[in-house]
Amino acid sequence: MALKYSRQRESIKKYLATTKEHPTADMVYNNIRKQYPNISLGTVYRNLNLLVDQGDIIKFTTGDGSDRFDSKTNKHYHFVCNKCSNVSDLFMEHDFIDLINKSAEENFNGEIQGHDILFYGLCKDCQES
Amino acid sequence: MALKYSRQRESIKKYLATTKEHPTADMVYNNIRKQYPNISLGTVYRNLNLLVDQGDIIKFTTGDGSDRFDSKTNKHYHFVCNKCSNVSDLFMEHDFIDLINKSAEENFNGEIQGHDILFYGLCKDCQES
DNA sequence: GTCCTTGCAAATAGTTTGCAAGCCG
DNA sequence: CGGCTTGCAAACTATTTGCAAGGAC
Repeated sequence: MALKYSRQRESIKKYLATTKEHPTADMVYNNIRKQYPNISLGTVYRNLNLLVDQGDIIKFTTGDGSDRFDSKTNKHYHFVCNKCSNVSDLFMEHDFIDLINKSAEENFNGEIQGHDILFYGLCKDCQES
Repeated sequence: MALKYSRQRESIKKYLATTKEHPTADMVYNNIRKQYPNISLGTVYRNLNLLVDQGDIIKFTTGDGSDRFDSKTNKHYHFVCNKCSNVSDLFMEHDFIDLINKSAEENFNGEIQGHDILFYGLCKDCQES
């Protein structure tokens, strides 16, 4: 529980806080390597999982095989473009999020505690081209 | 495109049509092996992907590392129990499904074509124990 | 006979882990 | 110093693929 400071972890945290892509572990690795060429992929994975455990970041998947990481920890959804595969954030009213849970509970024999949604379609850029 | 008959594929199809668990490839493999002890995991994967391509079954993930397969191809959601990890189906009104897409589109700069939802909570059995 | 399908094994992708050395407090 | 953290490499899990033999039509 008592995490010690490490510049590698700080660097990962800072990168996630500033990027808008929702990077995979490998993307994080390649980015941090610019500053710390000796960092290892294992260290990246270890720190990403530590940050997830602490609730500093979240981990999710788009079903493409690798996990993705996001420093925005407030409740929101994700969108994947069917054409360029880029991942974006999609925020919705908390009231509507609750409504989805409530509606699900009406159709389900058990207790709904939450949900994740992955939207797909065409992002603005691909729509225009 | 022209698929030839194979008893292995038929067996996989039949098993998926009758099971209510949402099996991983490995679970399918272990089940089919009772009837065809020599079937290989590669054959199971190949056939599952063929069936997905044909639209006979769907593939989805709960984020636990392995893909799951479902012979119910009509639009519906999935639920994972936080305690026993079992996966169940969760059907909702098509009107509400459309409403979710519409609401998302209001909050997003791009075209929403669809979505998947993974609900989580406690299933009936775990609620009672 | 043609060519799709299979079993087997090797290869690949993503992630985790054991270990000795390094760094924080 | 003690113990968390790192780099490296090996191990693991899930899935895919090359190939020669087998089966469908």
